[in-house]
Amino acid sequence: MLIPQLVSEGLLTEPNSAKGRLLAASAALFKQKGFSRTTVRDIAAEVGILSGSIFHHFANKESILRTIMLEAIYLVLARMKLTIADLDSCEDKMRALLRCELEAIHGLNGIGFTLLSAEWRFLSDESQSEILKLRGEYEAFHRNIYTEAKSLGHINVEPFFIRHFVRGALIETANWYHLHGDLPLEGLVEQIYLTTAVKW
Amino acid sequence: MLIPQLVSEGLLTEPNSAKGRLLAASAALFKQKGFSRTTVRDIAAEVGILSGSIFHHFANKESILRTIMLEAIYLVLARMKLTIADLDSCEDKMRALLRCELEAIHGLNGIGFTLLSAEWRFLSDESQSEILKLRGEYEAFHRNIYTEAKSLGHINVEPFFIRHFVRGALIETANWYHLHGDLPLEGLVEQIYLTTAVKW
DNA sequence: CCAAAAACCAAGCGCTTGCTTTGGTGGAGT
DNA sequence: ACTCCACCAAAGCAAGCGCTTGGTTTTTGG
Repeated sequence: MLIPQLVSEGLLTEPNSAKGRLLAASAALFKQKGFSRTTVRDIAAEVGILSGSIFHHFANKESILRTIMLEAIYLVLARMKLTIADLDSCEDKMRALLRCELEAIHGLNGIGFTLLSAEWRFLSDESQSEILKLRGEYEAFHRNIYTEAKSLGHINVEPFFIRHFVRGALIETANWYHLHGDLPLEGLVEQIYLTTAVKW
Repeated sequence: MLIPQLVSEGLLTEPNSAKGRLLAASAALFKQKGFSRTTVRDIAAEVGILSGSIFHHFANKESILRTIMLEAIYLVLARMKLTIADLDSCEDKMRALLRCELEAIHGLNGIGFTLLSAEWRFLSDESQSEILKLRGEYEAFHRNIYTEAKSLGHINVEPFFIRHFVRGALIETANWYHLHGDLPLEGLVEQIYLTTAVKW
């Protein structure tokens, strides 16, 4: 599996440890009520400890959010590279990346990824720039595929714009698309693929 | 002008009144720091009064946000209808609506519209459903244009999906596109128009 | 088996929050 | 001249916040 490997590399927290459970519970609450409306007492109650005990694991409340976000990017980055590794055609890669990002947005790798765009502003300046760097790597990965697609004639709008538009469209799906609904994930991938990346 | 008319209809607060200045200052702070990190003392200081005086104009802090959002929708709805009124071709209408929404997103009609998506969750359930109703009217307006475009053969993806994708793409521009930068607003409109609504 | 380390508890401090209360002022209407 | 009312300053309340502290329990590894 991918997760145990990332844990052993020190990028992810062991999910079954006390700290890991704290992260999972916090992420769930942050998604449900937002960071600022979630109190450390809420988090503690969710895992069955007292609020003060949280600060044995984290320096402060913000560093919980920071850790959740960092690990979410580590995971999605690793998953992206793994998915693409054994694909040759550019079209397949584009679809795979669309699917990969949609899975992350809809919580199939944990709920941390959703928080990245929603609770961004609650991080300190230092944490923000720390994550910004990883996000740059993530975005470059996507943009590179579109650059390749453009050179092959699969799209004819600048990769810069395509990527920005696609990212917005995908993020917005969190507000209207439901897994387990009528439309399977593959169908959603195909719809946005047709809309943005078809040669004409 | 449009705004004085809406004021006289009771939909908008007179911008130069004490209440109007309070709304503008609050909106600016909410956008800058977010709703939950903005205190009533911050707002009061911004307009030069004490925090207690705010509650002569508003029942509570949430109703400030609620009013900002309601008036933002009233304004953008009125502007949309006005813009489209004297257009005939469907393509022109699509471009006009794209431009209209982008202008709202980038604060050309005040900053209330931006808050609609970002600070949504801080409203009470009643306020949320109140705004949801207006938002339905707003979305129907956009979707109708795409339905017309589909029947005319300008697009061949379902209006339902197109509208969702476009909305996401437009909202996301708030995080990367800058007015007064290299790309004029018309150019941005054209890029997304080409990406989403071109017959092939 | 036992000491070290990790995890947690009980209590509460210092501060900020949204909101209230009270007591007043100035200006418009009659 | 009088009333009324929109408006505001000052002070403060009750509640809740993140976080600290000192000490206890639980887990772990040699």
